[in-house]
Amino acid sequence: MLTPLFRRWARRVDLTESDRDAILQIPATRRDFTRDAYLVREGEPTLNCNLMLTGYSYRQKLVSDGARQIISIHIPGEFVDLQNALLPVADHNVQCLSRCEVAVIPKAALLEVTDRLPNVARAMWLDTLIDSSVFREWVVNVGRRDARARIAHLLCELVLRMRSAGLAAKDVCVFPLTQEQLADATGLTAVHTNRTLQALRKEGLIRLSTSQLTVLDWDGLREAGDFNERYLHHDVA
Amino acid sequence: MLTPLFRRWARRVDLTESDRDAILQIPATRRDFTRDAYLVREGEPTLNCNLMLTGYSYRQKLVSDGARQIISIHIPGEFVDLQNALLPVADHNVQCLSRCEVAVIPKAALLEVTDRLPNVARAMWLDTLIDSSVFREWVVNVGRRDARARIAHLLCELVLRMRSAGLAAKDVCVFPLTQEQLADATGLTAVHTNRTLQALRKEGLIRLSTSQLTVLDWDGLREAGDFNERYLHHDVA
DNA sequence: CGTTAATTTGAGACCATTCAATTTCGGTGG
DNA sequence: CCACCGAAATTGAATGGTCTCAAATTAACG
Repeated sequence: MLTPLFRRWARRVDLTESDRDAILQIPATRRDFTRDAYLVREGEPTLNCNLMLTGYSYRQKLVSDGARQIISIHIPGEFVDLQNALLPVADHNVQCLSRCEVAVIPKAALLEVTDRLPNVARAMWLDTLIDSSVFREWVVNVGRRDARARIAHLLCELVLRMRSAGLAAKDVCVFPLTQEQLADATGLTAVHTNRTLQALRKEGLIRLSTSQLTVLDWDGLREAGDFNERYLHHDVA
Repeated sequence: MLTPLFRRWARRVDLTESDRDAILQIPATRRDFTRDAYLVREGEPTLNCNLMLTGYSYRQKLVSDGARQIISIHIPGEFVDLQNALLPVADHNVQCLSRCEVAVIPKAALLEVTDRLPNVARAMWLDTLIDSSVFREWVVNVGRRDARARIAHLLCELVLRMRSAGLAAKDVCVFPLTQEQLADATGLTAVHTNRTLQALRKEGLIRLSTSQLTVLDWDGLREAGDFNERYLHHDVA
């Protein structure tokens, strides 16, 4: 079940035979979740870390008036809460975008490996550092870009990450978000998100139906989204 | 020079005598920087990590129209770029808010310690994980709160972090940002930031002059900022 | 094929922006 | 110690991007 995880980490960090064996022997339980199910709840003690096997999920926090901000989207092969290996209490929620298969791993098992194998520790650390870089870019996205750029930027990010994970062709990928969720990820309303998407379609930059996104004009979309993929650190990956 | 760093990490993670010795022997060069000086430039290869000794700094990114988004504020005792120990290219800028003294540490020296001492590796990882949690909260702040709440939230965060670092009394602290910088940190304009600050003052929540912030009504400010300090993970620290 | 979720449309209101112009503040040199 | 200077803070008025609130249409699913 953890072979993809090993391959992912091995691309980033030099891992030995014993690193590989240790990773593959980490105890993991496969679990299924339905759409909207919670993988992690804010405020609860952290016992496990969750690795996406199939399906999509997102991190979110709620504010006092009930509004929701989505903080990141997660695709198969990614941990959604590796930080909880060290943080004792969850500081945000994680929910499924679709039906999901998840590998649930006791945090103690992860930490035990990091104590023995510094290369594996480094791989885990790097994983969370790249997460962190994406959060920073999202601060910029919702803080200093207008609606059109925010959405274009998020679309660029999703397609590139899917492609890099081998889940998408050059310019077509699954699009797992509703417009309301896209709005919550970009700090907009669903209504304005809808209008902005229509504009992007009319400009000929994208084709987008409920579950499929096609990028028709990469240069145009990158330009619209002020997109620079450096923050994804795919060269490290 | 690194004694405060050891103490900081020792509060979070169990460190042995040899951990302590190793930390204190990490080679570090003290350097002075003037206001506005760059500690890190986006796109440049990362050679060192920078630990704030005195003074304040901030991380920022620029968007295509020249607007700036501040991503975090850093106070004495904090690393401003520990993630660059593993990331080969900087994905954002770091600039000084004031005159600063900085301990510049070669990343190779940090990584060498993590390979030998898993507890120290864990302390560094945790440091970046708490950074990460703050970034997530900032996504929420600029994405889903109005101007009044954004500013109140940032003020709460700053005072609590200063206090936790022993740099502030109960409700007074140095306020190192200009209104323009505060605007760039909250995704607002300087003009609207100014008006919102006046409202917070008129409500009797804060007193704020150029370089000093006083919280007059903690409950009121927390409420205004929808502030919950869980994301700071000070219980871990 | 019915039912609910998701998307789309319209119109009016509002929060925040823009663009200047003015006042205050902090630091510096005479 | 005070006059000066540039930076920072403040004010006003008009504009505009995004929101709000419905209501209508379309798509998804059992």
